[in-house]
Amino acid sequence: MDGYDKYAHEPFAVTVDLAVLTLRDGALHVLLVERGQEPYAGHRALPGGFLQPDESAETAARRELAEETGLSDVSGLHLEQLRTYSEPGRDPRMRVVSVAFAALLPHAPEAHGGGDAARADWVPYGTAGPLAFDHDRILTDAHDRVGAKLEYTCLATAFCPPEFTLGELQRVYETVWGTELDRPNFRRKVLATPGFVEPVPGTARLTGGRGKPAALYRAGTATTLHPPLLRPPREGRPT
Amino acid sequence: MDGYDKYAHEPFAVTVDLAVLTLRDGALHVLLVERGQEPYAGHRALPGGFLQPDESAETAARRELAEETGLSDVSGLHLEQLRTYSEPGRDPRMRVVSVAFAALLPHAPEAHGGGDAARADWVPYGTAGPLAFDHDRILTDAHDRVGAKLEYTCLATAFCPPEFTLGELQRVYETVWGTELDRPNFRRKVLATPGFVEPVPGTARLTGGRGKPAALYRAGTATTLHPPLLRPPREGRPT
DNA sequence: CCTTTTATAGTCGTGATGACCATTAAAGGG
DNA sequence: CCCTTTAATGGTCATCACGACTATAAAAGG
Repeated sequence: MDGYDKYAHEPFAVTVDLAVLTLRDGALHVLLVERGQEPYAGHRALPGGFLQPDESAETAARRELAEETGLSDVSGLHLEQLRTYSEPGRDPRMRVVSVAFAALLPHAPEAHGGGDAARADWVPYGTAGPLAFDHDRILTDAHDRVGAKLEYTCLATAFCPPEFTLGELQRVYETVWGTELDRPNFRRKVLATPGFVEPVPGTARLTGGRGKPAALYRAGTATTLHPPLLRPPREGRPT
Repeated sequence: MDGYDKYAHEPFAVTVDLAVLTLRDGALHVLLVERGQEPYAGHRALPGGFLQPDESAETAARRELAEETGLSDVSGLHLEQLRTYSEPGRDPRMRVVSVAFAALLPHAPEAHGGGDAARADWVPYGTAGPLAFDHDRILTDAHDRVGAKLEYTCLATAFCPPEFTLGELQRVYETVWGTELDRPNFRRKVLATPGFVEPVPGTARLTGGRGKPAALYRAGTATTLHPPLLRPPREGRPT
């Protein structure tokens, strides 16, 4: 920024794009809108919009999140800046620099038309088909980032309601990572990490039907996991 | 970006800011320029500049890196996008959205006036005094990010010349983390991680003066560390 | 009452790691 | 030339984390 006073500068349009992720029926879903106009008419796209003059990217992202999900209170939701996409040709109409965010929702409010006219839908991750612009890339980056942060942070609780069972927490890991985890070992690890979860005393809940009722937990105060909860290394890759 | 066709949008100036880090004399240094004009005249700032119309942020960052360091070939250097800073008041003159990068240099070319008139200097990390704009925050974020990535990636070799000793590699960790590591344990860990480093056969070098000559290694093909090389947990923080 | 399902408890062996100690190979000083 | 200093390298040992696995408890459903 030292060059301010010497360089001529071009104006850019600045947008935010959101990869809003949640778990529905044990599968990872992403919130997508359908484009009505060219370019990419008929294609799905990540929700987003232009930065307003008095907004930071984070503020704009949270505003868009509220508009697209219809939730009245998005202040507690985890919103994380991914990176900024600025390739010159990424929007055929004009030069657009887009700050991408990942948002994590504990439960899935029904999809609906947000503040925008475009309809928003929950789409299972991976079945979205080709998205508009470079949104496939952004969505992949979001998934990679979330998967990685599950390893060394307490981010998984952001997918859970305020009170949750360890089984639900485990399903977050399994769904995002696409792997199965050993249940006793997962319990041991989570409970041995101070501040990851704290028990809600004397409570139990039926998970849905059969089985022994599970104890309820709340998210703890810790933010990082030491040591991390590593996902099982893939076959064929060196350990 | 679905709102393109409905929202009026404000143009923004887009810049890149660089936290260029290297090791000099066993201490972490950062490349800073001195501002000659208001605002923040006389303060140091991170090097950077405006995005050109045909550039991505990465391209602009690498161009700025070459200009400020004077290096003829910056193509092999590690350049990593940190995040984008977009608070409305971060530049008093106008609305500027800045994409920040961290760059890692193996050796420190002498500081000099780059393509810009502003002089560039290597300044020990932590002694920079208050920087212009929100550059203190950016620099802190860069340090945090690099420190974290040392744990689970092979990023440390980006601070090293093409051939290096394990002692040099260890000093990267110690310098960035500000901790001391046990030398035999560090060796064991690095050598036990496939693809982290590979030996340069039959070579040895004197580290500078006394002591047994150390074997030389090159960076391997691996990019991630499984399991990670965790920094010792700080006292007072839960493990 | 028995099976199914899920939660919870515990065991055991292996591997990674932290804390050490020992040895080797160089430089420097008397 | 010997001795000290310095740094690299090689190794031990106890502890801990973790994967694999078995067992028990508490619910629903037939």
